[in-house]
Amino acid sequence: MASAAPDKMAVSAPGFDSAPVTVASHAPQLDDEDMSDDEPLIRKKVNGSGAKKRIGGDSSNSSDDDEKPLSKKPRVSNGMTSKKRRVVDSDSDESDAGPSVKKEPEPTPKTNGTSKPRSSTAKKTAPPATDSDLSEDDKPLAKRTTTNGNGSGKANGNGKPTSAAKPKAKATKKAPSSDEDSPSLSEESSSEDEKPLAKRKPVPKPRQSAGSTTTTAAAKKKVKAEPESDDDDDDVPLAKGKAKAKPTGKDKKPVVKKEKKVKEEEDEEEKYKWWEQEALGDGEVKWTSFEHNAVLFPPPYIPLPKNVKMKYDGVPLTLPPESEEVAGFFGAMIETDHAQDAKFRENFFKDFKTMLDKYPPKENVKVKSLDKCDFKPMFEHFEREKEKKKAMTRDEKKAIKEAKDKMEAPYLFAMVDGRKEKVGNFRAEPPGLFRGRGEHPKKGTLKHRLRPEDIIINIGKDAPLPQANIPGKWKGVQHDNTVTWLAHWKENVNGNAKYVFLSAGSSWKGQSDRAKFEKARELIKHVDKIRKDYTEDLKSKVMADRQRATALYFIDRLALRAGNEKGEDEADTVGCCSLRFEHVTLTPPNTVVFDFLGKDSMRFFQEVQVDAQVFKNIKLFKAEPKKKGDDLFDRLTTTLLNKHLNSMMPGLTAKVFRTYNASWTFQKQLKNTPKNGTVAEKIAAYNTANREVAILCNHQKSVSKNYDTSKAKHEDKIRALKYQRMKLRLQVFSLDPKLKKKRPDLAEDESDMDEDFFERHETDLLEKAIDNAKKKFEKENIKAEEEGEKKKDKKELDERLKEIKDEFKELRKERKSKKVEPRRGATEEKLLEQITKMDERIATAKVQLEDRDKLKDVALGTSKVNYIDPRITVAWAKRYDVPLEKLFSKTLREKFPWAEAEAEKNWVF
DNA sequence: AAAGTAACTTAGAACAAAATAC
DNA sequence: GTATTTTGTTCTAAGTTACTTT
Repeated sequence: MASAAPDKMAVSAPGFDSAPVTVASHAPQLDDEDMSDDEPLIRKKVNGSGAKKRIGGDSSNSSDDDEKPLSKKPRVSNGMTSKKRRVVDSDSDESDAGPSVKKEPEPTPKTNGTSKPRSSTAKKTAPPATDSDLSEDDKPLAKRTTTNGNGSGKANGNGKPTSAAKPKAKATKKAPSSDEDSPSLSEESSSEDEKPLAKRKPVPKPRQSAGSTTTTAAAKKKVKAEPESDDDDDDVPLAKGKAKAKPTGKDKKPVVKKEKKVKEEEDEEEKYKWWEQEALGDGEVKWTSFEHNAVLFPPPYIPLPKNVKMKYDGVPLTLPPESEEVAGFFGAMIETDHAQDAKFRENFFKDFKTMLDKYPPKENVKVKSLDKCDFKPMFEHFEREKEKKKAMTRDEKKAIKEAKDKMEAPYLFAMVDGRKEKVGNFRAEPPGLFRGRGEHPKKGTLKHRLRPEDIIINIGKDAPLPQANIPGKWKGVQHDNTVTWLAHWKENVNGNAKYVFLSAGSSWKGQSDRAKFEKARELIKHVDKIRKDYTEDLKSKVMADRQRATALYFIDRLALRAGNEKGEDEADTVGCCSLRFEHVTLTPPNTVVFDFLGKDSMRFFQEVQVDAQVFKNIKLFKAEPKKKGDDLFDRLTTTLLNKHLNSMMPGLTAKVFRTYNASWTFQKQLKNTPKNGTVAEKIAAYNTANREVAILCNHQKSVSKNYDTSKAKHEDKIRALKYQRMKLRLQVFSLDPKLKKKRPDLAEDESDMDEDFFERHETDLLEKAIDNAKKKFEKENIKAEEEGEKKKDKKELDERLKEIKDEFKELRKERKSKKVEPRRGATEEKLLEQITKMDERIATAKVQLEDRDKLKDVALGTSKVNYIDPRITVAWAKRYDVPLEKLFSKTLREKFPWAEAEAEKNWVF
């Protein structure tokens, strides 16, 4: 049982403190100078040079591009394809703009258009590594400049540029040792604290019912289900196959539970501190008693009011509920990009027609073309409903909420060995149209409504069998205590399994999450050797080893994912091992350009300087017989790679590198925290570090649709401040002309201002002033009336307005003459002070604008939730005295209670 | 070995709520 | 206040990995 991991504790971070350099080698690299760069210039666009682009574009390079027939699974081409992802390069600014062309048509990373033969047959074509190339030196380590664009696949049909391809290059450089200062880490302590102190040793807390452990692990492999007698029982073949024996130590449980429950109820506290216990291993027994209510099904479909009908070719159709519901799925989406997408429409329509055949409209109309379908009436109805809902009174809303909470209450928690644990996704997924990401071949397909007959539940043998909230019997009931899911089903669109698990804050999830980070820390101890080995293997005479080494190099330096093979029925995305010929381009002397779609069809686009040997290897891997569509690493699979990794360190797999590099980088970046800054400044430093990690992991988000507008608005706001500053400045000069000489800095005109803006701004101000005056006047009148006084004459208002207008005329005049009369009460001193204040405001606004820009397409959340060891954050917060709640939202704190408990301020990853 | 199964982690979009701007 | 923007949460798709079956 559990005992498993003795070692996991104490990891020391080699070289961390000392770090200087070593670091360099550890982290993925940030080139020289670290931080800093954030500055204005942000992205150093390295690539402007044009080199990059060659990607798909000029086929020239590849000589042959025709598809390669041979590949093994000739992915059928779906003709279209090309459409998508346009990367428009929004503002040209980005790099690419440069030379020739931006990526206009589509950068199409994926050559996909046509078919992509991703074949495995292709594998094997490669020649053995001839030694030819081995050079000896390896040198510089890669320095990467990255570019990266996002152009993610989201391309909405409409030509909106959703995203431009923008390289966000970041280059951080690091000064050699500089780290010294690291504030922190108190030196030494570190070593020790490595182990999070206390805790680490599991204080064997009486795990309650002991049962668990006691239960023999024997059960180990599945316990299978037996037909629960109660109600139905036919539980299908229960879990298919496996018959397991079950150990369950059940007996005692009931008792325990009861007591526990009571306690719990009283004071919520008493939270179970699982991290103080011994961790449990993989296929081991996870529970002894397990109670829950499985899933909550959505309410049945409620037909639309009779007057709401879709039209076909102008004719309203009366649809039976079954087909009406499907029509409604699409109807609700007509304003989204999905509804414009050809593939989505095609798939939807196919399923819709099938539905109509079975449940035809009363009108006896044959629906043959989606273009003739008009879902607008449905759409509008939904919109009205939304409005109605919004307009409900507070009480109505509250009543609804209460009803909902009541309905959900039984599903919120599960009892695990007597402990109350929060369930994650207990809702059965509602029917709808499948929204696959990127060019998913199945997008738009109808996802069926689930029934109990679709669901298999996993629950304690002695637990009461849950009764579904809609009629029906479970597909199966099993009692496998080696797994943690509550329920699962197979989804009809892709045939994928879906599971209901406990929430992220549960002990099961917490334990494995912590184990994940411990494993990543374990890697610290082995990474030097691993790097040395793969660097050596880059020159191996064995092709398979050479490829593996090269892949590992990318995984380590670029944080690529493993990259399993994918099927025909999925979007064509790749990871390291599945990179194909066309995803990597070489630019001598040592630059490699990556351009491919990764998980979720997010574009990975980077120019990287690599070791000479790596460059040579890629050239070799792309050599002759190989062509577009072939695997770059034809002798490598994720299985092989992971097997090798596992031999270097137990439990090591490709994904561990991402975790390790992300956390390591984060910790390192945090050293830039200003020791004496304000809390806001520290948080900014924290976010900057977070951002570096997000960029490393290529975590992107789509740029919000109103980003441009919003940005322009902010820019105007800054200009408005500058306008005020100008007025102040000119006033001082009127007071003291000599200042012009004395303060040349004040003599300069504000940047970024032009006549156009002045006009606009002044007009704006005028309008606002008029508006305010009117409002004020009205208000005063109302008040006067209330107090029985006489209303003021309209004339008064007119006069006031006139005054305002005159003032503005004055403004204009001042602007033309560049002379501003000091306003009453103005003194040189006061004005100068105001200018200083204004400068600050302007600077702040600018920084804010830049920050926003830097984050517009970067998603920080993913790395925070999944990759960065939360203990780094906790320790940092303690060290810099920043309240943790400013860094972790409520759910994150619930997810990481263990980190809060075990990381002291000197804790290091 | 390749294909398929199972279980669990990671991911961005969509939606909801809270914070700010107006 | 109300509208808008930002932040946080939910949802479920899309990965990884180990294991099993063919």
